[in-house]
Amino acid sequence: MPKKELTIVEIAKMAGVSTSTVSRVLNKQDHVNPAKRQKVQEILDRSGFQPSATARAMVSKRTNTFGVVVSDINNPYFTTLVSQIEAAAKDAGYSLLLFNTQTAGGLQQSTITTVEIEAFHRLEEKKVDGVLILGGEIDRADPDADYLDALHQLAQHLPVVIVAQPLKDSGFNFVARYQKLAATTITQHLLACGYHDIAFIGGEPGITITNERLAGYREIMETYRTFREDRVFLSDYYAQSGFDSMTELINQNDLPKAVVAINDQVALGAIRALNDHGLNCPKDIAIASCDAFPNSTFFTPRITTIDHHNTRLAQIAVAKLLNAISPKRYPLGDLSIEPPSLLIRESSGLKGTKS
Amino acid sequence: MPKKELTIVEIAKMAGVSTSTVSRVLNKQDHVNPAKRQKVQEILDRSGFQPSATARAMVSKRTNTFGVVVSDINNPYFTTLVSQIEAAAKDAGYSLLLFNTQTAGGLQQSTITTVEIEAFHRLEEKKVDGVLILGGEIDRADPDADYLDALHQLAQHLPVVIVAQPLKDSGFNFVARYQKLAATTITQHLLACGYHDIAFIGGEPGITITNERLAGYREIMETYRTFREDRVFLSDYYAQSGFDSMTELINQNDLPKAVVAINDQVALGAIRALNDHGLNCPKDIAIASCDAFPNSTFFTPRITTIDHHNTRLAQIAVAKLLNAISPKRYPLGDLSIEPPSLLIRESSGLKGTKS
DNA sequence: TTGTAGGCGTTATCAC
DNA sequence: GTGATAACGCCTACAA
Repeated sequence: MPKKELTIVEIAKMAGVSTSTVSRVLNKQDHVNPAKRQKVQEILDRSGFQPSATARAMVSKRTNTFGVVVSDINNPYFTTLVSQIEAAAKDAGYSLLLFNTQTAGGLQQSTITTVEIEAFHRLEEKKVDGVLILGGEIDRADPDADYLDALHQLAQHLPVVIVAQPLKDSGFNFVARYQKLAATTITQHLLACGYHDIAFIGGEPGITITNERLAGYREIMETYRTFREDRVFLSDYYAQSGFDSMTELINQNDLPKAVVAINDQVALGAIRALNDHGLNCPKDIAIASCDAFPNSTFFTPRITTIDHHNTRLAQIAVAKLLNAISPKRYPLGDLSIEPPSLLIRESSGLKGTKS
Repeated sequence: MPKKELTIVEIAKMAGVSTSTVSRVLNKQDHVNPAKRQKVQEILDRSGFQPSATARAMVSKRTNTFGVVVSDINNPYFTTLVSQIEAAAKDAGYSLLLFNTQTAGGLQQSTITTVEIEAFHRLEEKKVDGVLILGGEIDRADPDADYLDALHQLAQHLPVVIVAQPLKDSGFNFVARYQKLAATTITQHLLACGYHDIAFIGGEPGITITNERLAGYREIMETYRTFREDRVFLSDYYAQSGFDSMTELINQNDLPKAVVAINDQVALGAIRALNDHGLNCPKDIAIASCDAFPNSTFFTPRITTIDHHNTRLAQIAVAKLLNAISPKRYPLGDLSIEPPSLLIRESSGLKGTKS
């Protein structure tokens, strides 16, 4: 039931002053008679007047809004990021315009890029002050050319920060995680636990994160034992895939002693598959994951995994964006992110561990 | 690296026509010479020009943007809603301005309302075309007065749809779920499985959802067995609480035969607590939940739960909002939502169930 | 078919 | 300290 909207002009009339005076009061500027200020303020409060951000944006060229393009907000990793970004942005006085492209779950390649490019267009016309990109086509080792063109154009018009593994020589502003280190850490942990035959499951082929984690696993296996191509089962990042991969492994009748899962969801699915076959994790086969998700500490068994300190990631991304918008107002502070931490829990079967 | 922005004026100059002609081409209007149209269109394409949504909003009074206020985007229930709402909104040509108040996790009451009221103010000044409210203070059986005032003011200025259990006589536009039915269904299921002594865990006191589900549980227990106050353990909606409540139950040395959990997360935590004490679900104690979350079909045991058909919920909410904005363009279609469906899985211990 | 002019709500720049 | 007035970029009469 939209009702008639107040404007600064009506307020001015009511108060018997000019619009400039109202504007001054609104923006807490000096040079206004205390008596008038109070009167205007009172009318402002009483009427619940909210100045039009649209009109303000017209003249100030700033919308106080960030655009966020996320590839799958249902993925807990991205949900956490969005949540933290929202908080950090709010602290700095910015709102979030959200675009969920949902391009992380097996869409056609052409559709993916179309949806994301479309989002870029919307962001340009909405005149946001900055853009944060969380995954999507940029996660591919070899992103679509049209996509890169669109992204370049976007970055040419406004500040863009990308939370993803850097794309070499692309010139964009990335905030990355230690993907390879996460994988080497978790693989070494399994080796240290005494397992020699270790498989790798999950992760979509062609995605940088997958490649880097797989490279970490491979490097460690090659260094200490042997890397076997047939011990790698790529798919994607969901529980169903973990379930499917593990089922496949089981049906092969040649079970490894341990498994590195790309993340906790995949690990969950894998453990489920084991249980369905009367096998126990960690007794029959140990599992550890490269990426901690919420609640995995309540799974049975609790999952040994890697904490990437993602909340810090979001803060850094916003800090970088703010700095790009206004370097003097937001000087670049410490942008370092802690290396990933190993969380030893139950699924890797290390004796004597509890919780 | 913001670059100089094009405007309709520059385009007009380049094309040697007037701004109105460019505007006509931009909006695919008639009455423009085909030759000129093509020329303008070409320049438009070549330059990648995006008309300022801000300027358009100034004159059209429409922003093509919905505001979404969500109390905890990390809660999978809300994440799903936001995701579906985004998709439906996008289909209708709307973007989403997201406000995550994060008021679902033990904040101070005063802070909660402040944050949400603040969000309402931002939405008014941003001049969104409509607002969707997902939980928060409105979920309380007795919401804060200031909050209700602010909400009324908001609803007076623009269309508002609230996804939550209706607040009696509040006059707002609600989209609700069958909360009580969900609880009676799941409780009856446990009774039907042969359990007589059934406890209820999870849910924050004073929240309508909690009250309704608890009422459903209570009604069934009173009808078929006995309702015992000391079998109810309220807390909140997270896994940790399920863990804590079940631990408390176990320490009481008077275990019930089955437990109704407020949702799958709480059930997960409860099952974890059982396992930590060498108890098995469903053998030693059965558990069923009132609200399905993603992945709970991969837990061990798979959780017997209720599917509320939440994706439909989001569609209805957006449909209602669109209708409120433009009744003729978006006539109200079928707004019915399927009653909750019982998903019988493993945790309730019904013999012969698989998957 | 086309162009000119006015206005959307606010801020900024001036004089006063 | 205060109030006209000109933008901001676009759309929409209205005129031509």
